[in-house]
Amino acid sequence: MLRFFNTLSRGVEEFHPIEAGKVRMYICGPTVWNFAHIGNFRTFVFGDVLRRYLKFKGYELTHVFNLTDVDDRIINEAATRGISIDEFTQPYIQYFWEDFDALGNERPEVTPRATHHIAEMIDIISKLIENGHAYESDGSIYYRITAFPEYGKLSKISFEGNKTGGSERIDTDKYEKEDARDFALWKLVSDDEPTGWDAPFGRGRPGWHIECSAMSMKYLGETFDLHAGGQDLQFPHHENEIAQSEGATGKLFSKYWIHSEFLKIDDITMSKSKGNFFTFRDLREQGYSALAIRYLLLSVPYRKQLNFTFEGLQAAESTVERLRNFRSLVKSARPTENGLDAGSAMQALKLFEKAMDDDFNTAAALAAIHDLVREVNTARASEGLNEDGREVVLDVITKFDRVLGIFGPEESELLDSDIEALIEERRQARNNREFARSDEIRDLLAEKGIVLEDTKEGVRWKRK
RNA sequence: GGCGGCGUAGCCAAGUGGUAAGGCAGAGGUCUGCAAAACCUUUAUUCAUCGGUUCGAUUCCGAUCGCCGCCUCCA
Repeated sequence: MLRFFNTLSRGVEEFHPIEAGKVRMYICGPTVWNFAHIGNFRTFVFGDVLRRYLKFKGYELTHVFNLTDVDDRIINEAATRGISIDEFTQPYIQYFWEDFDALGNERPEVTPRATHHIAEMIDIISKLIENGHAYESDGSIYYRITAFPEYGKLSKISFEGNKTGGSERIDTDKYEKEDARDFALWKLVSDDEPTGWDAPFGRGRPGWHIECSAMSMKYLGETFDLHAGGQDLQFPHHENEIAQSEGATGKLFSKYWIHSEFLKIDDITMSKSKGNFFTFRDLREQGYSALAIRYLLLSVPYRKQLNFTFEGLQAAESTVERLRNFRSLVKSARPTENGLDAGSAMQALKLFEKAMDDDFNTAAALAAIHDLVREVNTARASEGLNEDGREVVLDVITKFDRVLGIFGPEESELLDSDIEALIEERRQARNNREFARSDEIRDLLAEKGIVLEDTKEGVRWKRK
């Protein structure tokens, strides 16, 4: 039984989708104004594992993952460069999907862009104006928070208490808002500004939060099962999404809310505004593998902050290599009569599922995999694996990886014929104890990126 | 000021009221013509500190110290 922490209730709950066997889920995607950094990708990789695990559990899934391709930064940058916002965001959208794919993420069913859903946003805003949840002021439209008594139910932020601290930046004189907490749904734009859309209530551009209400409800319905995103979005973004959506429909917006914690670097939150970030590309250029990056991001459960270090990334690199070796070694293992049977693998799969069922405990799930690896390796060195055992181990690895995606693609089973010939020639040279020739061939292959390993069961090779 | 989280071996990290998973690194070993690789074994009487509850606490309660986050654009 899958259980996880629901931000709405601040407790771990059993997961029961609204419609049995089907899950409708929305995850907030990136704002495409720059390269996404690995902090962003922590959330997206977790979202991918969430997606894959729901499928693993047998749910039929509709997963919507949006791209925010309009906001102040984008508008300003595009204006500075004298290009349209589409021209500005287009390359970043492409880079984003390249990185997203390279990290082994599955593409969600629906990946809508905000600028393609302006009409839907205008619809919701019109409804909110009609039913008194929104009002016009100075040409812009604002959400009326006093009209939504449940405001704050997600973030549990109390507006009764005195909010001194940093909140004085809400400049109540600057906007003609009824209440300092009210937020913009539609911002008035003058005719000479390049980015704007016509609406019944005037030319303008959408506020930040309305896009997610529009895109989620369009593809998932007014009420859906699960909404996820980075924990920083909890307030105000998700709180406002609830206010807008439930204010417009009068129905529950999302039944469950999941928030993933931040990634830190040297114990400080990694963020664009702080300038202390690495993009996926930065790390790839330094020679780290996508698999290791993915492993590192999953090695800490999603609700705990993850402190990024290169030491940790290097450790992940070693671990992933061990896992890949393991799969390859099991594949090439010759079954034995009295070898290890399928029991260990079945047990490992159970433990894996138990860990994932427990609020997506990826750390514990990985431990289940490592336990199996050691057990099977030990058996391999002595009594071996029997036919059934070997098959089930391979099958279980495939199941693990359907969820986590950390084993990566398999080494090609087929060698180029000339490489194959060289390996055979070296084998014969070694049999004849012509070690000079055999070493020569080994070096030759090494130059081509083929690493040979002499094992009990013959020559094993892999690409470097 | 309000709200929330965290502190487990050199590093990352799971976990439970009944006596510490797993990974990396280190050390030892197996295998090998050599090597590389691979694989195995091993590494916390102890879970920030101090009290309390309990037969028993790392796990519950309180206090203290330290770190982080949100309340403001950010995954």
